Amino acid sequence: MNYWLMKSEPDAFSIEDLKSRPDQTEPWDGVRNYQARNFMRDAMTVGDQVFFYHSNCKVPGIVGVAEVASKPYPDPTQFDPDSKYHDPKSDPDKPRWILVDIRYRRHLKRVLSLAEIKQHAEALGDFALVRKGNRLSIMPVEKEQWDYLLGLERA
DNA sequence: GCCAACGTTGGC
DNA sequence: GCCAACGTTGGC
Repeated sequence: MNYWLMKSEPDAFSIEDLKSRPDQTEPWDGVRNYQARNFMRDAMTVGDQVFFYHSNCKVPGIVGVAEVASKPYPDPTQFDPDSKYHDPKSDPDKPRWILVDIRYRRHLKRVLSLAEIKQHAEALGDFALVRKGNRLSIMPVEKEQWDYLLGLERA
């Protein structure tokens, strides 16, 4: 069992959007960063737990929990000329972009804001989210970090 | 809206 | 392979 944090801009796709989907599940399409892709392609397994993070919004932070709901498979938007994620350089026989499905689990009782998380940077240790200049949209979370952050929910 | 940080592109 | 230019992310 692995743990992850995945960012989404709520204006584009929020945790409420995920919750209201059929099966409360959605393909995590549009990832166009190799490091983030590699996490999905090489390290995610069905049942892995995911912090759903709202970025680029009024109060950026962790808003809920989701889980990995599929094995990795090619992101169909890369072959769709009408998609903003279309990648003409991706070969259908050797797809460049890979995704997994994500399923809603629950909202946190309260938002764990980035500002609050930063106050716990020392206890969290090396955590990509609070590293300077972090722009990674998918990042691993250690079990200790996961438990610590969930502990904050009740603080 | 600003801008720092970072990734990608493409000329050489 | 280097690196300047450019585009994007995302906090503030």
